[in-house]
Amino acid sequence: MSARSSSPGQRRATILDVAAAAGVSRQTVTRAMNGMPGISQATRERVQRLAAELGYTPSRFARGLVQGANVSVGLAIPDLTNPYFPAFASSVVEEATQRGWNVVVDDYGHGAGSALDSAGRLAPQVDALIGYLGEHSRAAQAIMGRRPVVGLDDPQAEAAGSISFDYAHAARLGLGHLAEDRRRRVVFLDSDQGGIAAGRGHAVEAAARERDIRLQQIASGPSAAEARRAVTDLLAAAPDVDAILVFNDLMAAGVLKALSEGKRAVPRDVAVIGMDGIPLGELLTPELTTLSLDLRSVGRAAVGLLDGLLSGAVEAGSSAAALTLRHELVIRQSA
Amino acid sequence: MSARSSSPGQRRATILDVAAAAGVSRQTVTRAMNGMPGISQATRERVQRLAAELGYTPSRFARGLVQGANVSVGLAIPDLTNPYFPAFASSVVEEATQRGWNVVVDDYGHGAGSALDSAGRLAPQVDALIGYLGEHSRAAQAIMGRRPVVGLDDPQAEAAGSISFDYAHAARLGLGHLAEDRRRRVVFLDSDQGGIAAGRGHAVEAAARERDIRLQQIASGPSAAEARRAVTDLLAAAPDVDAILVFNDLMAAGVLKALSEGKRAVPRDVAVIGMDGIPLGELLTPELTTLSLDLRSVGRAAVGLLDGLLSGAVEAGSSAAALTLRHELVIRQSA
DNA sequence: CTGAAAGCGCTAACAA
DNA sequence: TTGTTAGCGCTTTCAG
Repeated sequence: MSARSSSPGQRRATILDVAAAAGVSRQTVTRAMNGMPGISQATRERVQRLAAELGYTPSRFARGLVQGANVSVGLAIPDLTNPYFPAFASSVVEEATQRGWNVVVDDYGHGAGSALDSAGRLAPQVDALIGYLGEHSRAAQAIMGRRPVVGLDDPQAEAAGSISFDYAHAARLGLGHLAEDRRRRVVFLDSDQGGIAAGRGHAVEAAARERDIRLQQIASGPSAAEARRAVTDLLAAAPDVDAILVFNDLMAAGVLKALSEGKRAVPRDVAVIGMDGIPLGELLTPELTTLSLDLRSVGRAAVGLLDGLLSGAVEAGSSAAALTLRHELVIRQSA
Repeated sequence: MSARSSSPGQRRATILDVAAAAGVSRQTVTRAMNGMPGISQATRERVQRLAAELGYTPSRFARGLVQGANVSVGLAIPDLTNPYFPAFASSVVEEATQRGWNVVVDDYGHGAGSALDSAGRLAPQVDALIGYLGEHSRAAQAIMGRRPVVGLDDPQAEAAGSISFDYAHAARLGLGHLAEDRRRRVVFLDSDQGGIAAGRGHAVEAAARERDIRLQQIASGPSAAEARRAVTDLLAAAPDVDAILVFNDLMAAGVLKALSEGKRAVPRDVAVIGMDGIPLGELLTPELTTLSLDLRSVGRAAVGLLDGLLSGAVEAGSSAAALTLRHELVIRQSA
């Protein structure tokens, strides 16, 4: 019942335990474990064997303390369950891995609070932060202090770096396509998660005005199921709708479901355009026409920007640290 | 041009810098930064303000070294781009977050090597490892030493803990359903990524023999596009196929595409059953009948098992550390 | 309410 | 080829 035995795994072996067992100095253990030169093969093997037997693993804290290196970046994401985010995360992880950085992922969906909670959890663990922080990007930067934060989809750019999307351009692309197709009764299905990207709605509205398109805006929760329900209701209230532009591809999948359920042929009766360009779109029936972002390039941009910020090549808050990416229209079957 | 000024961000501020600036001891700074008692409000605020000005952030290494706490788990995943894995990762992250652990994600797809490389990258950073390690689970455990590894979908269970799936059960469920439906000419579309889960193929074969079902096995790469191509070829070579059981849901999505392209009605002409139970299945047309795993419970099982291993409640390698989960048949439209 | 001392486990630099 | 010394930045005693 001593303090020592209360921990199930006993005290972790330290370099000193190994050194003692092998009858060498701790320095020799370091050399053996890290494949450093200046040690005989026999000693090296003996030390390594002993280390394995004792279950010795160098403490990452002690090593980090003395070596300083090892960048670890936090990735704050609203919902790994919407395929957009893993697609993005995947490219961030890939880019980070190439640089020898490691990525700590935090998902603030599923009742894990807000982006701010996420930043709070990550802050003590990481040297930098990338994330969909929405309106919290400023607060997140405050929590992180001097460590760089790259906020995505945050037009205000209140963090060290930001990646924004040119929704005005996307909206023009989408509505332009619908106009050419003589669609007269267009609906924009927005996400009701407000703040995070009200930008889309405004941009679509402006583009509609430019083109003199009659536009109705509705909103639903950001899932396929919720979008489906919203469109089912819409169809009852406004049977003459002939085009729906959707906040994102996942919701567009739900829209397609509602339409087929409501016996509307797509694109003949109703055209549908999504937004994101995730691979899911190609698997749907009909295949989804969408305003596509190259997700890999978004990840690359975010990590690249962070790299610049970290190395000092890019100044925090400068215009070089505020990137804007554009969607492109990928025409498939639904519009 | 001194060594000091060569680093773009200057030397990071330490607790001593703040203490000096505030004219207090480092202890007082610690108390101020960590909201500890025994310090006047005025001092606390002054210290915090100075800390912010200096851009001081406590070193996670120094803190970790002295506090010891803070579990961080590595998550090794083959491909964040297949929706199965994010769904799983999402629940792992959620469960871990609830315990105050943080998770470092490594994706070994996209040319980032094998599961073993992934384990190697993660090992120095984490206290435990969860992953789809396939045949490498033993080697990964060796790299991790005494730190627990939970391997998924690895029937050999050569790590401290393992989560396996009862493919025999799944296969019986799937083929049983097809048999009741009088399907006579069944194909199993396997993944050609061999090792990682040859278990599925064997199980399906055995179940077919039990039921005297004529079974053909084919294989393709593990993507929707590759599955699609494989089935297009299959249709040409064997036009009388009336049921396809597929390695996973993503590939099943490709199968559905190939079938509609080949003018086969699903399920009338050909029944399709997927495997995984990812949300994608519900978005397809027709909606995918599938052998579903409750992904959230898989994540919960993995993290729970790890928790037991870490706390000593579960002994590494014991039978309590080898969990087996079962699929259930979710009947939607495709079969 | 504040400070001084000790030490977490490791590696870099320097000796032997 | 090996060992000794010093110190990374922080928090936990224990004293004032």
